[in-house]
Amino acid sequence: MARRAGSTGAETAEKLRNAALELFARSGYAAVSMREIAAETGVQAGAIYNHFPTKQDLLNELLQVHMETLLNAWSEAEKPDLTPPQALEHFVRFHIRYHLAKSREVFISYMELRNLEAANFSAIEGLRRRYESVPRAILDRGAADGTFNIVDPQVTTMAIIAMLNGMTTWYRENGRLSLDEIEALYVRLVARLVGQKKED
Amino acid sequence: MARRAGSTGAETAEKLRNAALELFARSGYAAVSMREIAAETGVQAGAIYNHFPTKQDLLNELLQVHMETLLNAWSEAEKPDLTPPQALEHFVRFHIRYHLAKSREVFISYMELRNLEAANFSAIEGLRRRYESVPRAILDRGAADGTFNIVDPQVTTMAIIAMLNGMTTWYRENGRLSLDEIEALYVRLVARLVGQKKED
Amino acid sequence: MARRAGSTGAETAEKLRNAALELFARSGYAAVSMREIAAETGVQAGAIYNHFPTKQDLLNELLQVHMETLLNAWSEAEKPDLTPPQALEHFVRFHIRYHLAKSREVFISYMELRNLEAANFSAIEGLRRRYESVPRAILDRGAADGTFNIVDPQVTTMAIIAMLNGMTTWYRENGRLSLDEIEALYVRLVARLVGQKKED
Amino acid sequence: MARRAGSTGAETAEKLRNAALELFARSGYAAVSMREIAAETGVQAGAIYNHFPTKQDLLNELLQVHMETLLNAWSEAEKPDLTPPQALEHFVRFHIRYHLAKSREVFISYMELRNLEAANFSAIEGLRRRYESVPRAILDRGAADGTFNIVDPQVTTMAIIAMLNGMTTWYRENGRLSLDEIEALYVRLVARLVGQKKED
DNA sequence: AATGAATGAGGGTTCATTCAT
DNA sequence: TATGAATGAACCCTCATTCAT
Repeated sequence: MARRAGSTGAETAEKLRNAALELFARSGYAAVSMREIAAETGVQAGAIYNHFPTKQDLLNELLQVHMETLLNAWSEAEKPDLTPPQALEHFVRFHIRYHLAKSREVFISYMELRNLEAANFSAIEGLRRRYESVPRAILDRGAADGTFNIVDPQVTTMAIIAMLNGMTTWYRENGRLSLDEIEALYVRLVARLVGQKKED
Repeated sequence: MARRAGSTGAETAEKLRNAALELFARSGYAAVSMREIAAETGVQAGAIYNHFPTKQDLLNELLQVHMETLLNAWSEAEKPDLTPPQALEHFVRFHIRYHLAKSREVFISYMELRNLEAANFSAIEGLRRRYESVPRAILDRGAADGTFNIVDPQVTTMAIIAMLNGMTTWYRENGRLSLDEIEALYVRLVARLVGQKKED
Repeated sequence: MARRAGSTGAETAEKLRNAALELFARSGYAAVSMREIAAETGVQAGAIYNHFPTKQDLLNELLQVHMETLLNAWSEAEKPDLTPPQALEHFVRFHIRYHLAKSREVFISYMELRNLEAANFSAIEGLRRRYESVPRAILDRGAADGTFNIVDPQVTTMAIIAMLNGMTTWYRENGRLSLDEIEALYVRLVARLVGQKKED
Repeated sequence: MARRAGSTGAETAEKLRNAALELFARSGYAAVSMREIAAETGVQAGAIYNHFPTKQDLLNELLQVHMETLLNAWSEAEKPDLTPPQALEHFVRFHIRYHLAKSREVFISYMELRNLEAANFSAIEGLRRRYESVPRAILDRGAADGTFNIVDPQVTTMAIIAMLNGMTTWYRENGRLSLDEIEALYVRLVARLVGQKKED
């Protein structure tokens, strides 16, 4: 049979992306078969190839789009006139909210990097470094104007990001702490890491 | 052909464990075949089953042994009479040294958890929680005696562990910082996270 | 999108025939996909089915048309009043020129016979036998009037055709011998095969 | 299940070679699936890969072994002291007998050449040229000593081989002519092609 | 007459696992 | 304890063909 009435290519591609995202996040890229993705989407496995040339391309597109969306979101959220402490708080809140909203994308963007072919890997790595340069720049500004007392800017940047990302592994929607409370906690922890003079 | 002269069962099992560890860390459990593990070890795939009942058991044993070894290593390293700041520094140094020495084990113990069957998963989770209770207890002691000013003990514990583990993703043997310098840096960062009164 | 301006059905069908001919000759019927034929032609695979009901029909039409064109060409080229030696020379020259001009058609008409369904196969076989009856009739005439000394008319007929067709496997446009020289050589070889009294 | 009692690797490989030979000859390499070959042999498709790394290797081995066996067979059959006419007759009889006995190998060695990967193709081509140099050398000897009157040695060589091979397409075990009669006929036809002085 | 999306079958190949030897 | 041959299922992907648009 051919195309079912009422379905369009863009719709199917989006359903496939969603199914792949969910399944890759749950079971891992290597453990998910094209048939599973197809079954989740209600099409035959072969039909996936009308939308994505290979399984690798499907993964790559998910990661690529995620990283670009993240960078675009920050571009829009960024407020250039904030003081370093304000900017850092702004970044922490942005990062937490964004990463919890896109927890599956974030998860696979860390877990499945090694399953990317070399060229795709490099591209994602480049985008990731661009994102990591955001907090780094804030730290450098705060170090320069004396509002921060930084132990080592590179290590501190990585420490902040690792600490923030760690939250995605234990956060539960109806856990002990609300999202607002978590944000507030991490804002304070990050302020401590950078040796911020006054905690406010 | 039968057993080659000079090889014993225990030796082969150990070579298999090493090969699996290396390959799982590099490519991921699901992406590694029994044939690859065998080839790395110089035996046929079928021979693996003389030492491990299934691929799952091979993964499970690696993780189980890793967690138990970690806990045993801490039992030996632990010094019960230290003050909370001293204890925390001791723990941080232990954790960094141990995790860098066993970076592949640590890596798969985070990455491959989801590939464990339910029962195996629970066992590992239990061991992990026991290990995480170590820093948590130190934090609680320091909070109780006023040497720490903790934001939220649970979140801070997770933050510390996430921060420390993050290092394994960027540490390189001949990088900018020596292991000693890294330890010292993380000791200071952790001291800040727990609101330690005097830094050292 | 619909039909592109400037293309008609007949044009597309002809482009498809050409692409299929080229690809079948190069890679073989079974190894060529409808998508490849379509791609070579600049249309989608589905569009082929507006012109040919199935892949089998596409092959069959190529072979059918080839055999009919060959027979028609001979009908026009035939000169009924020649003596057997003249007629044989005429046939050899016709055969060589025609088969080199249509080398791809000739090639697949031998190679892909087995990929024809039974009914199609029989039809082609019948046409081929009609063509093979042409030299056979000349041989019989020459045997009857004593200008040829034939070893075995059936075997000699097949030998002549096999010998002539063999040339298509090694002929190169800019090889050692020109087409005229090759023709002349084969005329002499065939004359020998039929025991022609005087060579020319 | 594992190996069936009483079966050895060499046996299975031989059965696979036979099945592949038969199926490739009947339907063509591209049209035959590994599953068909396996079914014919009574094993699972996957088991083929214990004996041949790829389908291409299976084809290549068949052709390679065929050409080498052919050359070896000629090495043993060759009689260096014959006069050119005797040597040519000896070669024709050898060629016909060998090619009818191995008609499937011969058939695929012509039909499936284009399905060989470049390196494999070159190897087979080299062996084929070595075989074709056998009649060529006889022709040259006969031309030198005046027992043959050759039109063009290269073209005549190819003509002889094409003529002889053509027989495999129409020969039937219980046809009009016995193998001995066919041999005798072709000996005479070849003698004519080389312009042999006396036909006997 | 063409597109693009779909089907259902099947392609070559690899998998974890088993077992006679 | 190891080999090598086997199974049966599954892998990613391509196939000829169909059909709503």
